[in-house]
Amino acid sequence: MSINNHTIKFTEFEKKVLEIVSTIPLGQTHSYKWVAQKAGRPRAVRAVGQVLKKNPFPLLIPCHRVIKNNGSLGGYSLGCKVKKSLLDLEKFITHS
DNA sequence: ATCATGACTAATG
DNA sequence: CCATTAGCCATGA
Repeated sequence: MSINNHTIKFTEFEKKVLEIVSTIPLGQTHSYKWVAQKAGRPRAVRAVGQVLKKNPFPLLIPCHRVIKNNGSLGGYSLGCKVKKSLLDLEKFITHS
C-alpha cells in the first residue's frame, strides 16, 4: 500500500492565495477581493476564483469561508449547498 | 505569443 | 432586488 507520490506544481500566486485562505479562522468569512488584496494583487479577484476552484484540498483549506464582496455565497467546488451548510455549522459552533 | 475561461466587482438601468 | 456590462487577471491550451 502506498500513496502516490504525485508532485503538485504550484504557482507563486497559488501558494500565496492558498496560504492566505488557510489563515481564515473558523466561523469567519472574507471576500475574494480581500484575498486578492492580501495576495498583493488587488485586482486579480477572478484569478483568485480560479485558484480556489482548483483547490487541491477543500475542507483542509477553508475555501468555503471565501464569499462574494456583496455578501452572497459565491461558488464552491463541492456545491453551494455544502458551502452554506459548512458556514452555518461554523457560525453555530462559534456562536455557542 | 494569443485566446478563452471563470467560485469576481462595481456601476447602471 | 434582478439583469447586463465593462474592466481585470492568472492559467492552461
